[in-house]
Amino acid sequence: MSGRTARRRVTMAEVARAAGVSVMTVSYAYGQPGRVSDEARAKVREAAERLGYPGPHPGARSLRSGRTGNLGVVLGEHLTYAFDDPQATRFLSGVAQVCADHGMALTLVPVTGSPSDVDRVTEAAVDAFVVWTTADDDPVIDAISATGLPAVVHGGPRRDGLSFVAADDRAAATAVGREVFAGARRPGVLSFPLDRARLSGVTFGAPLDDAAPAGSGTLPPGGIDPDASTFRVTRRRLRGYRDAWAETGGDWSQVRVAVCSVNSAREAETLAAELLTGPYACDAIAAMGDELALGVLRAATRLGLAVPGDLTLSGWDDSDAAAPAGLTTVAQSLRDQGARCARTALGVLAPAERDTEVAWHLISRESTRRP
Amino acid sequence: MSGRTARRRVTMAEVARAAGVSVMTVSYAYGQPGRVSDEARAKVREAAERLGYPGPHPGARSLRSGRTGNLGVVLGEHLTYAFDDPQATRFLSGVAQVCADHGMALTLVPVTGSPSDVDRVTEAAVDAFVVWTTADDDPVIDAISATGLPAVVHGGPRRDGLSFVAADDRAAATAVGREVFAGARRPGVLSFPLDRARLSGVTFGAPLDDAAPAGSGTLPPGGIDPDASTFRVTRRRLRGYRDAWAETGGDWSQVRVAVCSVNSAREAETLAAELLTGPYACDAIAAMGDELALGVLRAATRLGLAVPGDLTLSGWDDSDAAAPAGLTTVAQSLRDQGARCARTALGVLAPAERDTEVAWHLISRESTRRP
DNA sequence: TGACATGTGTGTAACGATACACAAATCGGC
DNA sequence: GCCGATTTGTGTATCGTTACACACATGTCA
Repeated sequence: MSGRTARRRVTMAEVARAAGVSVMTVSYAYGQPGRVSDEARAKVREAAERLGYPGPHPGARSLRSGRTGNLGVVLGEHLTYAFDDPQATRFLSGVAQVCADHGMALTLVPVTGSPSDVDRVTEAAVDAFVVWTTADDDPVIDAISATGLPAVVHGGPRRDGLSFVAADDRAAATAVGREVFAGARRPGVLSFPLDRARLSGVTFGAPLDDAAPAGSGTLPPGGIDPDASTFRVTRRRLRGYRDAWAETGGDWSQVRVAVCSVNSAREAETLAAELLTGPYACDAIAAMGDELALGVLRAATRLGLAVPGDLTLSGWDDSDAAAPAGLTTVAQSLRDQGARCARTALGVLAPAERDTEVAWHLISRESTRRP
Repeated sequence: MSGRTARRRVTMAEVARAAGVSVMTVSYAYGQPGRVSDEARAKVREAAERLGYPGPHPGARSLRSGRTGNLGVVLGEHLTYAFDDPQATRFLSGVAQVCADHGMALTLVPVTGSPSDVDRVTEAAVDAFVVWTTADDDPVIDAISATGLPAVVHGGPRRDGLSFVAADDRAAATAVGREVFAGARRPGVLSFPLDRARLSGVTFGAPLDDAAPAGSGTLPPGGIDPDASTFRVTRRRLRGYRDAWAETGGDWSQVRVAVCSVNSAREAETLAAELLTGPYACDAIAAMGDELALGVLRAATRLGLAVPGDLTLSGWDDSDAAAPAGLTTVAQSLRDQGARCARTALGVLAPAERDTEVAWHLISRESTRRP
């Protein structure tokens, strides 16, 4: 047997009749309990209990009042990313904390990378949006704009009308790049995806004069132009790494760049194996995430390379595994940033603080102590 | 400057007028695009774009249609638990996958442990609920029942009218208990909370005859009665451990029981230090979670105890850290269970499969190989 | 005692959409 | 050339609630 009997919903009017009060009294009893006398409230609760009234219909309430009690969260990635990626999870933990504090539910909008994501956004019954890093040309951003609801974007892109929260990724990348590239001869970068196509592979910053390998994987030939990445975070970190290498007198065309399609140690390990072998084997790698750096570490171990002896290495985000691994990294509190985004979206943060650049700091560890 | 101008919402009727079609045509153009001609749909989309119509109002839609497009998830814990606890996160990853597949949003109901949680549940605009383990006497369960919406409870409690998904925790605990207690003389258990009070501390299964310590922490004196725990999972695992120890001819009163208030390695480490010292120091500990077991491992290391030489140890859930640590554990796929719960709640799983006992298996590793 | 604030109850009029039933136009088959 | 099926468009009647304005009783203060 299946199928629950479609128990007809009890209505507020029925409760009112049973309690011997007006409909508005019932409404107030739920929505603004202080507005009615204790006596009336008790009558209402009793009648509701007796009739099995589950409380005001949320749809009707939101239609009339214009509020839903939901904060919408949109990820630039597939929805499961929320629970699969440690950084996203930390960020959302901060968002969740603020939601709980304000009695707001947290609604994760089911984006999957398909064109219908736009509809999922406009269908979302929420009072405000928080957006986790996405590409400049993601149509989801325009859909969010179109709703006219308050929205805060974390990481990028920037848009008129949407608040924006991010660290100065370029400056941070320069700082960590300086450290990892110091004394290096063959620098490498392990990058997040460049754009929504999420192509992966290994190539050089720019084409070399000699007969260097053109590039592996699905990456197009012709090198990596940092400015062409449509993910703001990726773009600015690439620029920062480029700046740091330039400070040593180096040229971007000498830098080998591996691009991951996802933020996973497994893929990083495969790409790192390529970065670490052959005539252009890197002796310094700056990775955009600790997960990626840990993949590099595994590849290095397998190849018998010592860190920092044969290879210096840096990550990003100071995840739990970074300290035990002695990994130099850029620290920023994604939990705090999530909380800040949520508060801004809910309008509890002063307007002056709306467009925010958040703090970061460099943590130097063993992995960049070149002997 | 702050304060977005409260841009009045464009209505479907206005779009209809601008497009030169009826309101119903607009409604169909959004809700059932196949129902209208390509031509009409184009006119509607154009007019909508021109007027800045963001699509049908979700509240109005749900009021009329009775559907929200949201799956509600309720945690027995504070909302942030969703992103802080690795097991909960895995479970939710499975839920999220199914939501994405069906274009449903995932709404986390903001429970915090306060009495108003009940209101949060009845206010939730969702089509169905998935509930993560909570206590038998949690009023939230009754509130969910009262909504009359489909609901699936994972782990417990069981309730008429609500679907139920869980592993046979008692059998699994017996199996792993057999392994960890084999050859032991002073067994210990590291338990999840017993009830909503979440008291923590160390005591014995039952009061000993001699002058054994009465119990530390905030636990009441008098030992731990497995049957009295209101968390189904805790209750059944305690029973299973008791059964396993009884099979060796042992008595429950000999078993030292430490109870954690949360699922964290840190607290486990503190309690384990107590279990592992003094005249009743344990030589075998069954922990209800891998996190807890890792805490025990840390405490043992600090005390200079070898595992499995001086102490055998088991965990639960086969988390990522279990294999590297050589930890014997009970494996079950929480991700699959999350997916199954979501599918059942959404009604895409055959009715016959509604009340489900999920698979588990024992993974024996180094930590229980008593020399 | 008058003036005014406060507390409590009520009726009416939306909020913005979709289910449903019906009608007109079009199509295919024989 | 006729009939039934299909496609496409429309009007009406709600869905269940809350904002708002008003009415009345009671309390407070000069």
